[in-house]
Amino acid sequence: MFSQSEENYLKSIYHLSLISNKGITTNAIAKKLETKASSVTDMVQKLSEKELIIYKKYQGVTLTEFGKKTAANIVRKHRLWEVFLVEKLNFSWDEVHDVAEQLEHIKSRKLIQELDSFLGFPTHDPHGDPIPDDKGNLKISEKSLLSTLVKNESGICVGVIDSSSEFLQFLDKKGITLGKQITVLEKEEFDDSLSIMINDKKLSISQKIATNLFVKKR
Amino acid sequence: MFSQSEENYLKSIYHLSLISNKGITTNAIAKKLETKASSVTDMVQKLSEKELIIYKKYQGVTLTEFGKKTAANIVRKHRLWEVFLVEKLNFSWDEVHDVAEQLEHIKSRKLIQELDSFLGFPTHDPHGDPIPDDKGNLKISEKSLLSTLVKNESGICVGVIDSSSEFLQFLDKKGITLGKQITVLEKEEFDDSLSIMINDKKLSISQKIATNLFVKKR
DNA sequence: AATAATTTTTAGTCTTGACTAAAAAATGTT
DNA sequence: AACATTTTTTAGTCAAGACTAAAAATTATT
Repeated sequence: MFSQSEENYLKSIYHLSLISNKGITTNAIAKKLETKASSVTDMVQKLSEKELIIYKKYQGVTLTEFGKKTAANIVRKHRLWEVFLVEKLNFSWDEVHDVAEQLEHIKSRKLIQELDSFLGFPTHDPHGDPIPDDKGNLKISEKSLLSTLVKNESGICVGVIDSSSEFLQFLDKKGITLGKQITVLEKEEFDDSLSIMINDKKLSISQKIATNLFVKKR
Repeated sequence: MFSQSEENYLKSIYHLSLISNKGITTNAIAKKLETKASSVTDMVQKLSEKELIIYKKYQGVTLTEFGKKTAANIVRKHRLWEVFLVEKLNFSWDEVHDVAEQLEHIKSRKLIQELDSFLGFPTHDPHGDPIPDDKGNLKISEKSLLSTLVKNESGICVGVIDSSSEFLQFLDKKGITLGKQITVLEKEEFDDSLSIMINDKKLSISQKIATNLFVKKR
């Protein structure tokens, strides 16, 4: 078994390697975990000894198959707990992160299997992110940033990049939730803002919002 | 907020003080936590600084009001999670302890309030132990050890002292579960064993079992 | 290619929570 | 009351995981 610290490092490396597919640098990990590069070096040596990652000095790290599976399992737990909090305990999608961050470290195989079943084997968490299966496989669905749609194109809102409560509450206020259809009415050149149609209403959306919201084109 | 270690010490002191109501000795805590007396001394000084307990060298410790409330809250979380595991996730009463031991340290006021409500505000955990309310109050019900009943006396099974999975599985095998009525048919002098009636069957019960099972007399 | 800037690692320190061995206090026994 | 035993505390270590400051390696710039 791994410590909470080790698990947190592992999870960060996993998330980073989903975006970059190159070696993950010490600095990138330090930034993600809000810690110092020197602390990362220490931990990375430890994870390497435990065969979770491959580490060569000054070269960054990559996950081993074992590390990948272990990390996916932590992510799986995190996202299942998020579903539980929203579906069963009346949490809203902007409140779940910190608690799931704690719950993901609970160690019990049976607990997760039963939770999964209790929740009806959900495939996505409340932010639209896919839940890895118990083998650690994660299906990547074809989704596009809202900002990539052209005029008159439509999509179903399926996820976010930024899942801070500020952003999510903002979306709530605007009536933007997962599953809603969005149609791009207009794209402004000078500030990359959008005019969209959602809930039968016209809405103006800044570039920042449009680059943090995923839609599934249709 | 307190560390997991601090919380575990606090909980042990709380449990010990429910039985003894004298000062809790360093050694008693060490035994309960399966650690060394010297480690206990260290921690006890820390808890004292944080005003959770009153500690005078060589005199043992007692909980402050603040400590009592804090400890009761941890116990509350532990027992609510146990109910959740049994009622919602198909755990049996002998499987819940280790997982609840982890879950009790999750920090979120909302989580526990919502969990309590989701479970229908249960008053007892799967072993029959009462769940403290959110103020830290614990109602003590009049329950008696099965071994204290006299011939022909009856009681409803309401709890256990030993909640090890060995003991609980033994009870399951014998068909002894919470809520069942037990009538003492015979008491053997020479080994303090009992002959009881349960589920319309006669059963022979050793002294060890009879001193670990609570009933409510009727 | 040489120097400057950045990134990464090393070396040394700190805190938490545990440990062992020894000293001190409390308790039990004659 | 004096000695023996047990309990508790103190002093000194250790490992995990973080940090700072300085050194080493890499990358960028002229």
